[in-house]
Amino acid sequence: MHRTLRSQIADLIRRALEAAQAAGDLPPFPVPDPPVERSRQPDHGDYSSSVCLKLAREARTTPLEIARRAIAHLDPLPFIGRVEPAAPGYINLWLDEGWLTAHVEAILTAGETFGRVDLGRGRRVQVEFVSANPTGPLTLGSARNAVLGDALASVLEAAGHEVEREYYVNDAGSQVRVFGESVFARYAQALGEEAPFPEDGYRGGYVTELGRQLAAETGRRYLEMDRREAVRTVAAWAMYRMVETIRQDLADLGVHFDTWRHERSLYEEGIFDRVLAMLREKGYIVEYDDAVWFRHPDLEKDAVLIRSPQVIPEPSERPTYLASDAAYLWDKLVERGFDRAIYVWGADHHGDVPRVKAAAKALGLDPDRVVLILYQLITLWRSGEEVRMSKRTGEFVTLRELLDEVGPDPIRFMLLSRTADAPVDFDLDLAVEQSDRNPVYYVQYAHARIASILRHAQNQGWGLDEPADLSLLHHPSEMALIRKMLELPEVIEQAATRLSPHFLPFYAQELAATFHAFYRDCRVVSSDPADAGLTRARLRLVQAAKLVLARVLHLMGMTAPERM
RNA sequence: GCCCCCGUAGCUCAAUUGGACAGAGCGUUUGGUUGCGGACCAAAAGGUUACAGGUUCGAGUCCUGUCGGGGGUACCA
Repeated sequence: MHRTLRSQIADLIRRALEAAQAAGDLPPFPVPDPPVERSRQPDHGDYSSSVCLKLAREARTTPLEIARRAIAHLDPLPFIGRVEPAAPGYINLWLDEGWLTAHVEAILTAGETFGRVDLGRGRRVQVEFVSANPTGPLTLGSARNAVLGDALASVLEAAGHEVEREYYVNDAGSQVRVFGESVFARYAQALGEEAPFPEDGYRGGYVTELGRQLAAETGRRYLEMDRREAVRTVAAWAMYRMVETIRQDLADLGVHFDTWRHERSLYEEGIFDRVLAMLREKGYIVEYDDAVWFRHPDLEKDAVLIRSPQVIPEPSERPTYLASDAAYLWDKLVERGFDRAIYVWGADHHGDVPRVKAAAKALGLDPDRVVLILYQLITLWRSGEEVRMSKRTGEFVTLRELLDEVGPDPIRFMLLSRTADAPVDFDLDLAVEQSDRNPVYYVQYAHARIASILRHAQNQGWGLDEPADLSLLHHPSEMALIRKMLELPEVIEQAATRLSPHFLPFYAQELAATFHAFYRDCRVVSSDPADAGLTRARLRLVQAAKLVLARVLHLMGMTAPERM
């Protein structure tokens, strides 16, 4: 666990600028944090900084001249090969080739921890995601949420955070009652009874199926008991079944949660009452129009409803969401002491962002500890037509269907390959057909291909752990592969700081492409005895490449197959 | 009406938060196997970054406006 080359180079350049000032080569001015980036072109070295371009005015000379003077004061570092100024004022740096080749062993030694960076310094972060209502199976939209949240959690772990994955089960809202009534109606109908179906009830086929199952398992018992009590019990039973289904669907997608936090438990543990009392005490709770409201200066337009007889007809039921969201926030940041609480929400919830932030402020918590990731929604296309989705009407494509048709790896890869900000057109026909052309197989193929090479080598009598003289590696394709592997820590750093896991699939494709090019140019297992040393070195190299490919695939929650 | 997101190659998407010549995959065209996996590789074509202004050494990226698509707009969560 260490700092990235990028940040070390940034320090190096800043010290050089300061040294140039101390020596009188540059006038005094505040030296900024130099931006350092991976060069896009090989001509520009491995890293470039544009810092001198910004300093011309203060330094009273041209950017190119600033770059020259800074380079003259650069400390030598073992990993830096050469450094050159470039018009109009860039500083370009090349990594030392001996240092690069030696690092192949460092990758192998690091193993599955390769790429870790200590960005988080052990801070505790909770990523709460999916959290779909347990009133129906997960849809494709939830799949995007799941994939995004899980990869984000993995990336944050790799970046030195202590991460907990959490699913919030909304088991106390009015929707639970509506869901219970819907299932109850289907249950009664399954037993041949007339039962009123709620006006805004859940009409999906799975509700009918739940009613049928309940009838088969319990007979007429619930028809004979108190109706309100029966609906409550049926709702709890149906919700339990849905949570189990959701848990299984997510597991099959490769997503596992550390904690399933139930809204009800916030009431049972008294957290809700304490938080509501705090809000009331601080004057954020007001009552008028026969209802209870949350009011905060940041929400200039109007107050947010907490409780109303219209939405909660039964006094025994709980207030609506903002109050419980505030309680949940308190639970996260205070009761359980997370440094940061990350929420992954569909963009259709963006209107709630200011409210949660306001709730944090009202509770005296730093709103920056609350981070909301919003992802744009998925538009689903099938046979050239848009598929409208709604749990209420029962028209939607479930994650389960998609898992059966496509499999978890392509789903994860496809949904991760986009920024959260971009809406997605998901073409079902293409997703199914695409199996051979999907980039996911391109990356996995590279991994399987290396596995095959290693099997071949062992059949030829080569040992994989033999010490090798890595300085024999010098071919441009070998060097390109090493350089690409060493980018992983920076990819993780970037994905973690920007909370954007979509960099992973792009990097994975680049790494695979770099390996395939190496494979074209460089024979690994040679039958010529004169090449034995080179074979040993390349066996180490491809083992490292296999490891890095597996590492990035695992960060994305995907498998790294030995054979395909 | 007001608020948020998006508009980049024929299609699906990137572009290191303002840096060098805007890049990948798919599709199209052409080429590549006498040894480790051809689910691969190489080359070509494809762009006024929706449009019009502005900010500065420098804009796909920032500011204003226009057009187009999606979402939200508070008693559903």
